[in-house]
Order: sequence, then C-alpha cells, then structure tokens
Amino acid sequence: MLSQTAEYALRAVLYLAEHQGENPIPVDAIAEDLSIPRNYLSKILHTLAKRDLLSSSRGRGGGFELTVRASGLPLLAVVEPFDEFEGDQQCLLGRTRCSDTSPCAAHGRWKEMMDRVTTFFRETTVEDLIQDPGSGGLAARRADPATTSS
Amino acid sequence: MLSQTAEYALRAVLYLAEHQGENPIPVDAIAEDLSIPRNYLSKILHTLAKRDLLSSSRGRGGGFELTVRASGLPLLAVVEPFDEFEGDQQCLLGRTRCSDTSPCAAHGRWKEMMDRVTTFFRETTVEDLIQDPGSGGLAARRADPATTSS
DNA sequence: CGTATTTATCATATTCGCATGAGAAAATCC
DNA sequence: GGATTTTCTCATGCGAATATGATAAATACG
Repeated sequence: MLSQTAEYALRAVLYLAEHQGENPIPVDAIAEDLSIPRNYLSKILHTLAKRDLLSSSRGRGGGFELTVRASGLPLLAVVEPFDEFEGDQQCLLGRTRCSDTSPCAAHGRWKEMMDRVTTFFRETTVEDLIQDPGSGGLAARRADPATTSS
Repeated sequence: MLSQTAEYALRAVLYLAEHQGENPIPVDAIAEDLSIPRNYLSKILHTLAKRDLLSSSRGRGGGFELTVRASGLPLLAVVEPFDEFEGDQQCLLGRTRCSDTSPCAAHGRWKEMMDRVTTFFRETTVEDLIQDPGSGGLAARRADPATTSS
C-alpha cells in the first residue's frame, strides 16, 4: 500500500513524535533503532524538513525534530511527499481518463473505497497512533482525554 | 493499489467475460483491443489458466476462455495470483510480525481499512463490473434486471 | 584554529517489476 | 505430412525504487 520510502518516513516521524521535547535526534540513532538504512533515511528526513514538518540542525547536538505538534500532523502530510494519493491514481483499471462523467467499469465502487483510504490518512494524526497503539478505535474513544479527565 | 500485472489480469478477465459464450479468444486479439503487451499478457493468462480460472487451447481456433460464470468469479481470485492481499502485507508500518496480539501503532485502525478493501475484492464479482459499468451501487440496484424486466 | 559531530549531496550499485524477442511445443487444417 | 495458428517458455533488456559509499558543508566545542 505504502512505498517503502513512505513507510520509513512514517515510522521515523512516529519515532520523533515519541521523543518530542527532547533534544534533536540524529539520523544515526533513528536509523539504528528502526533498522532503516542510514543515508536513505537521511534523504527522506531532508525531504520532510524541506516541507517544514521537521527542522534539521547540523553539528554536535544536531539532528531532527518535529516542528509541529503530533496532534496537528495528519499521516497524509507525512506520506504525501513520497506517494501520490489524490489525483491520477484513482482508477482501478488504470485508465488515464476515468472520471465520474466517463467512468470505467469499476469507477463508482472503487472510488468509494479509495475515498475511505484517503480520509483515513487525512484525518488520522500522528498523535492518534502514538497514544493509542493498535486499538481499533472503539477502545480509543473510551480512553479519550475528554472523557478520562473528568 | 494494484500492480500493473494484476491490473492487466483484471482487464483481460473483464474482456473475456464480456465475450463469454463465443469461441476462445486468442491473446493477440485481447492484447490489441486492450493495448496490453502481447507476450506479457500471454504469461499472465497462462498463470490464470494454471489456477483454472481460464482454459487455454492451442492451434487454429484456440485461445482463452473463462471456465466459470462471471457471477461466481470474485475480483480477488483474479488479482490474488499476482498481488499479495491477505497475509503479510497487512501492517501499515511494515512490521513482519504484527498481529492482533502484538499490534504495531497503527494496527487496529489500519486493519479496519484493509479489511474493507479485501472485502471489496472478495465480494465484488466480475459480473458486477460488466453489467453495471461505473455506478456507485445505488443506481445499480435500480437498473437491476429483476426490476427492469418486469 | 583544529577537531569532532552531524546533515547535505553526489555517484554508483542492487533489485525487481515490467516489457520485448525469439523460438519450442501443441493443435488444427488441407 | 506439411503449413499455419496459437499457446508455452526462455533469455534478455530497461527503468524506477531502493540502497550503499564517499565526500562536502555546516555547526559546535575546546
């Protein structure tokens, strides 16, 4: 579903989010902890830095940091620089020209599916994943701060 | 979403379903009509034939035919020989070991999405696509033979 | 200023999906 | 049996995603 590159990006950002507030974290540390090729990851993080999701600093004490709160960071923003989501890639049967007005045989049914997937990436934030490892969403709502803090 | 190979397979099977009942159709015809590389398609159809979705016959008058009714042929069966669906590839974060009992940070939320996609491929049949080009499912039911033929 | 640390960048290798081309094997037709 | 049609199979090519290695540029520390 995701390219290897986008998957690395997502895992690294999750890692950074878990360490947010600490000092910048060097690529070496991330690469080692997550078993991602070092230089390859470096390039990926650089790309995210250009998009201002991360800040990078060189020299001793340098590394990468999230520039935004995890709660304000949708997965889509992390993944989009690497994998195309909205746009061309919509047609199941690979038609270059396939739209609502000129649909291929699978258009309507498939569009509905893809919309769900895109919505997932747009509405799920990095924070959602790090506070709530793994659960399906039901338990998540029960453990929601608004409920829990009362 | 689908590999090029799986997409070719699906388009070719749709084509064969539309011509079901006629004589076997040679690869050349399909390849030309659908603009798919001839030898590449040949290999794909051979794979489907090994799975008994198609029958192949050589020599004059030969070609490929569906062996099952389109209504009994889920998209999953067509696509599965080429793209992995169920099984490994489930984890958003690419964990090789990621299950309900040992979930990664995205497991629950993502599993729900992927289940929907898999269900789509398992429950949508080839017939669904050829009788009902493009519509979203609502208009489809209105145009259903059972209703229309009365 | 010199050294260590760390990102940025470039050149190159590896792997894999996709595609092409040339024939071999089987079936049909005369 | 020979010619034609068609699938089957193998060898090879190509390009993009993935990965590696080496080096340059920036920053910090003494």
